[in-house]
Amino acid sequence: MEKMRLRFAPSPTGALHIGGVRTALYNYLLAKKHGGTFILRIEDTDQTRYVPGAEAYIKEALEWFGLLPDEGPGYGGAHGPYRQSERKERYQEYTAQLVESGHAYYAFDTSDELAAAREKDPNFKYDAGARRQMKNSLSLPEEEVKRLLSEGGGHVIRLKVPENETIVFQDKIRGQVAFDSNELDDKVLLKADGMPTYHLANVVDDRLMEVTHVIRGEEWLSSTAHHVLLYRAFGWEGQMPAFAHLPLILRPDGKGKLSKRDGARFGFPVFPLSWQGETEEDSFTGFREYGFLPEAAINFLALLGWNPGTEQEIFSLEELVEAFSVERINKSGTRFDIDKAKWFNQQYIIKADTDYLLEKVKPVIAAHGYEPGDDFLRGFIELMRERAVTLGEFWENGYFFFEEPRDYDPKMVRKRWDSGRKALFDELAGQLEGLDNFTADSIKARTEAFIQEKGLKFGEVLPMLRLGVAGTMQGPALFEMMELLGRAEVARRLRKAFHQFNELI
RNA sequence: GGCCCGUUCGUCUAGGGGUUAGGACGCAGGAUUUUCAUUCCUGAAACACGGGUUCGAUUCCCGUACGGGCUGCCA
Repeated sequence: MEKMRLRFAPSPTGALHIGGVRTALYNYLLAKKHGGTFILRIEDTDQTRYVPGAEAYIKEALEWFGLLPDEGPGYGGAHGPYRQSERKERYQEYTAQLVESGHAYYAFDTSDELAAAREKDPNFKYDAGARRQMKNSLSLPEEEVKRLLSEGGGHVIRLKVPENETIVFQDKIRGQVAFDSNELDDKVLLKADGMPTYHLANVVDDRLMEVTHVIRGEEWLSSTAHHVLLYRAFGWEGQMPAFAHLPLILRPDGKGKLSKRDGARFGFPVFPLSWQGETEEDSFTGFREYGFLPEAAINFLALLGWNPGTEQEIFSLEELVEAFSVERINKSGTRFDIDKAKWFNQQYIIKADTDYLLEKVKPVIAAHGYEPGDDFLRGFIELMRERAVTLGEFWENGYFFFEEPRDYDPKMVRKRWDSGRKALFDELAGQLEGLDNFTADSIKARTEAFIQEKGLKFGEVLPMLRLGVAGTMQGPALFEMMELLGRAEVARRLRKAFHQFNELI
């Protein structure tokens, strides 16, 4: 079998939405599983929607996830250029060929005329019937066509959809799909500005780039019949790629496909990386900045619409490549479930290699102005990893490793603190400070002995120590936390806390 | 409206003519833990509806309902 070639073909109109990342992932997985090629192609044919920085964003996102293109702008490859804006002449040549062979025609209708037609008939469709009424090279006298063409007043080229045909194609996910050609409109192939539309460009480029499989979102299913017609018109039907239309990723509340505004609406990311648009409305927090590990996000995305048929849930990228198959992609739309995504992230944080996590956590802590040594950070990570669902929570739930507690859980203090015992607790603090070795074991031993000597109960002492050191009842193993913080810091915090406790009750 | 696609616990899903319809997230309860978290155990929770086909349909077929996509000189 020929070598598999798959492409991810986003449009650089802004930040890459998470559904696009999943499409890229599935393309990548299929390509890699069969030793094929993963291509990145930038579909920048709409000059009015071009957004500077979007292409760089797309690349950065793919790289963050580890989905490196084998070919693409900046990645090399023998089928370039990989930006459609740089292939403009080709499309013009190919449409000319189509006009020549009678599969396409010039249309001179202005936007206003088209709008008027749609106004008059809400169901207006530029089909065989309308074709005869409108201004185009099929309805106008030859002279008139020549004149309009030479005047250069602007025209488009449309596909001439044949009448009374059933267009059938096989979708790898949905099976056989059929369309009646009479339902299809004469799609614009080449716009007045000389740029191709998606329909033309994707067909021409997929052929020229020798793409063998097209995995894309379900929103393209309806126009696939047009694409099939184009392959036929070009005489490429034998080399037509296999199609697989992915189920859409739906909003959490089940109303429509997930859109970029949903991130803000629901309070979680729907983009891989943060994006700074021109307005706040157009700016988003990404999975990366939200504190996701790329491996976890990939794992989550992979299972959104695909399953391995086993009960395994945790997959590395390599394992996904191994296990993936188009046959096991689902047909129905998939709700985006942030809780499941967070669970994956938590699992990855728990299992991650400490030094790997160190590199991820370091900037989070540094962002708050602290740059402790790696050994301290490693200890911190070990104590906190089971308590952080996102990287940000290393700070949010463990900030007291770096600075004094902001406050002491007042409810707990009132419940457990006995002001008459301040001297007793100060004595304990002194004993701990005087320990030969300030290790978790010895702190524990000394504390337990103290409790026994004074006839106290664990529940009367331990919560006060925890509160004194961390300010909260939620945190890692007390004695290990104390060891990591160190003798002086612990002694200082305890004395201060015991003093404050008296004022809190 | 027209065309196309879809429909198993709240969510992601497995399964498939005869099953106690399985798992995961979330939720509830419990165990472990000096706290929290982790981990473990338990529980509640689903085949959209109506017709066929069949000895038997959640599974196959047809309708209906519901959901989604497309319907641009956007992708």
